[in-house]
Amino acid sequence: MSWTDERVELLKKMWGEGQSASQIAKELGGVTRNAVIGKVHRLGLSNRNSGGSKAAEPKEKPAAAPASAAPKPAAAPKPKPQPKTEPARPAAAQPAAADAKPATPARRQIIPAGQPLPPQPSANEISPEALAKVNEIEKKAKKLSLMDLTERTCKWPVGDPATEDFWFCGLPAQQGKPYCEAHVGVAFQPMSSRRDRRR
DNA sequence: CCCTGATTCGC
DNA sequence: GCGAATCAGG
Repeated sequence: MSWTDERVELLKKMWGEGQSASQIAKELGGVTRNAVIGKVHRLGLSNRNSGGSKAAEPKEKPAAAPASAAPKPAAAPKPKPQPKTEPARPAAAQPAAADAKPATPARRQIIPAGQPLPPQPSANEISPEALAKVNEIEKKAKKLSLMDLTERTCKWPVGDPATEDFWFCGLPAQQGKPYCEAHVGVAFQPMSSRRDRRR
């Protein structure tokens, strides 16, 4: 693959939107994230610093400024196109897994668990497609216990927390999300039920 | 371990 | 110019 005008254009656009290099690479296809990053640099749009001193030494990062200047120009404001979705309540309240360390300093509401919620999420308006997917992957679920959960495991609860017939999905979770792809599909519903499936 | 971008350097 | 390998972080 070569960098055609169109591809470069898409690259610029996505990069401008704050998309990650790997995402861009995936979208473009035929290139790795390294290629994307390399191109980004060659295009000179890696990071727009206003005129100033550039990093002189390639081996040292700029020393910390005197207790007042923050070397973070804040590139992307955070244009997350995340649709306003209400996380569908799974079987139980948020397990709020063992957060040994604040890996993700995101605003996470801690819901005091322990309420006897309905064992099964009302399968109301969730796309049948997603549900079927979930049913399938739940067969393959790792059935992890609370303690086995990590930042990268799907934390979707299955079964009744009050019984032994309870576990967490445990499949590889989407980056930045608490659930695996299938469960993300039922947990986060698009504003409008869309049927198009891509990728 | 997963990911991110940054840099180098042979091609 | 290109991008894999590598580096440096989160």
